[in-house]
Amino acid sequence: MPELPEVEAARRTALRHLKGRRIVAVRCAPDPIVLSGVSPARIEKALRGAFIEDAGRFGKHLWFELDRKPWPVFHFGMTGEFHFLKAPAEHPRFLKLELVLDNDRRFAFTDARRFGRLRLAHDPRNEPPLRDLGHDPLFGLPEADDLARLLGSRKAPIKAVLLDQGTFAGVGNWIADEVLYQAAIRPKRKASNLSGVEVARLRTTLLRIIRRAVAVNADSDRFPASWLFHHRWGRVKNSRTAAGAAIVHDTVGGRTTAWVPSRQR
DNA sequence: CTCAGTGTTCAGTG
DNA sequence: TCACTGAACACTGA
Repeated sequence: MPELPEVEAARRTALRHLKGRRIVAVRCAPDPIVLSGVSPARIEKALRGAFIEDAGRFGKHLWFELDRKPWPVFHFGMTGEFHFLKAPAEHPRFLKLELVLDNDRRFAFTDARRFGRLRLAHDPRNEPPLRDLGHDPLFGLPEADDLARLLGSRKAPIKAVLLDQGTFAGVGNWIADEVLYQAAIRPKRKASNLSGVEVARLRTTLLRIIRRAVAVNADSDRFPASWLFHHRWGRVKNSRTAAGAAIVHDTVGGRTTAWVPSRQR
């Protein structure tokens, strides 16, 4: 559930189910990894009885805005998920947090692989780790010449810079590959070596992909058929794009990278 | 049994 | 001090 569009979709769904509701009961798993530095008791105390007024997001982080502080801040890691339960008997696996609402519905946050995090914050956007994030493309990017200046000082591969949350908050592995594919840029190119034209293309492509993915609520079945997304998974040998171009899998920026040499020269 | 994996952090290096 | 790299983290599912 993890990159910007998926997290934004989770925020919108959470708002639909939770906005205006009061939390009448809280159950919190004693997981010292996902609950980094916060005791279940503190989370339960913070949430029980509070009204959920709004939900915010920046990058891959998501928080609920209550009628009192502190607020819960979620990060989905690799496998974090929100669930909105109806049947009282439903007990999802890997449960980290469960809220019972004043309409008898329940909300759950689960995380199988435990790379997700649940924190408490008084001002999420202005304290770590959110404070240290770079540009969230859904809130806008610097103009092309400013972005070119920003990238001009980065000697890492452009794929690694796209994944750097301190530069582009919310971009993850599939989005980075999709952007470089559509902008026709080789993932291993040094960021500082990109031309002004290439940076401008990267910028508009990133904005377009993020907006489109968010517009379809991160439902990948509704991503355009031309996207690399549909063919990039699994390090499958001899995989090809919809147009028949060969897809290659490499490691760039420490991550599996799918790219199309015939297009990204 | 082995290994990849929609992510972040931290130690080591230059 | 900073940018960068690669390993580590934890666990499921193929």
